[in-house]
Amino acid sequence: MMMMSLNSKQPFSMAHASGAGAGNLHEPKYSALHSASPCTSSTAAAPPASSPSITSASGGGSSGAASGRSSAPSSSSSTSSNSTSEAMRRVCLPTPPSNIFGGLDESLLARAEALAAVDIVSPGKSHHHHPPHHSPFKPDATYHTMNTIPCTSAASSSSVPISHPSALSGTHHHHHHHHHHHQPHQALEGELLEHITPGLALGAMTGPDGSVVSTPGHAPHMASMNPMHQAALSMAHAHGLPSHMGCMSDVDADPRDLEAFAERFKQRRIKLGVTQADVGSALANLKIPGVGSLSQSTICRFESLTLSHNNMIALKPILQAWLEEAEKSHREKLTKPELFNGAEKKRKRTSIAAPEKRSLEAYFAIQPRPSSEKIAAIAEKLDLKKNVVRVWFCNQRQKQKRMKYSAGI
DNA sequence: ATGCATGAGTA
DNA sequence: ACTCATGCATA
Repeated sequence: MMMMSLNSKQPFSMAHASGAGAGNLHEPKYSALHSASPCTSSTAAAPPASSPSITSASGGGSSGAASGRSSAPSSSSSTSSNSTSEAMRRVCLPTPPSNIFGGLDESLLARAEALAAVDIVSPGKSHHHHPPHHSPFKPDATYHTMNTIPCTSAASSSSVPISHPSALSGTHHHHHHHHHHHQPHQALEGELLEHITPGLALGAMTGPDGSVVSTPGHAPHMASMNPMHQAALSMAHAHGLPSHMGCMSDVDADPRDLEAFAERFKQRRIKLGVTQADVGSALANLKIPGVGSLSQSTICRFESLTLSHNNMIALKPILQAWLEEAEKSHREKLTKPELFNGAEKKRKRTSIAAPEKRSLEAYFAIQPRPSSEKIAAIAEKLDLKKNVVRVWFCNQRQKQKRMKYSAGI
């Protein structure tokens, strides 16, 4: 009994613009939201009123901090070194031809099946688990054990670091995207499903009401992500290191600038001896309206450019503001040391085994946006919870949209 | 550094 | 039910 979670809407509306990399079909809406530049914009600024409790980032924070600190220096200089595998995956796997289904589907299907089959046989390496089929429980453990301790309260509730849309649209305009609506029919889809371990698909996928729903429901849209635009480029004026240009309302969304900033940010952060987690929680101290704390994850992703283009743009001014503050106080500390002598049930993460993951990837290559029914069938076949599969596809799609090599910058 | 997850806001 | 921004947990 999955309960469709109802979302309690929030008063604040953060427009999200869809990512730069989103050359996709239905995400034309771009309200440019972005950076409430810390200094310039005086009005606006929706006070989330969230209590910026800066409780230490407990577990994740500390561990993340430690690792971040140690690893940072090593991988620092390179923006691409350590993430090669990921980059590879992005380059190789993604971008399913927009119109497979023409004749390629056959081979792809075959491949999917082959890959899927692997998990049944278990490829040598991991042959320890793989319940033939009867697992006492689904290999899932989605208990959202909401700890009552919101370390970073700001995020969950009002989750909007970026306060208001400012003029940003100028930077990355819309890209023309023509979507070709393809419609792999259900016939095809059904075929796909039946192929996946025949037998299981049928008997298992009967809905709660006992009906084998094979509703088409929607036209799956192919993920056609074209490289897309390149914003108003150039203007690479030398504003290399912002020593103190407090308010540069970043209307600059040039990927190159972002990359450069991220790199500088990381280096200077390290120089200050501050961890990613530290930065995250310190953001709340900036008292920028609408800006609370952020997690180590987000800071890490910012530095590694693994966020959407828009997200990067939105976060840049905030992190920039922090950096300037941090360096200022650091300088003060050096000049006036005397003044600073003072002091300061978990969610279980589901782990999808390699074989299952390979199957999912194979399906994804064929159809990045499977229907609910297909998801159910796939889940059944792989013996995973439907929700887990659904989320996996969502995350996979999101991954394709991330910055770094994905958007041909 | 990343994988899986939640939630708000939209369609 | 999806996209996006984020986060917790973990390798």
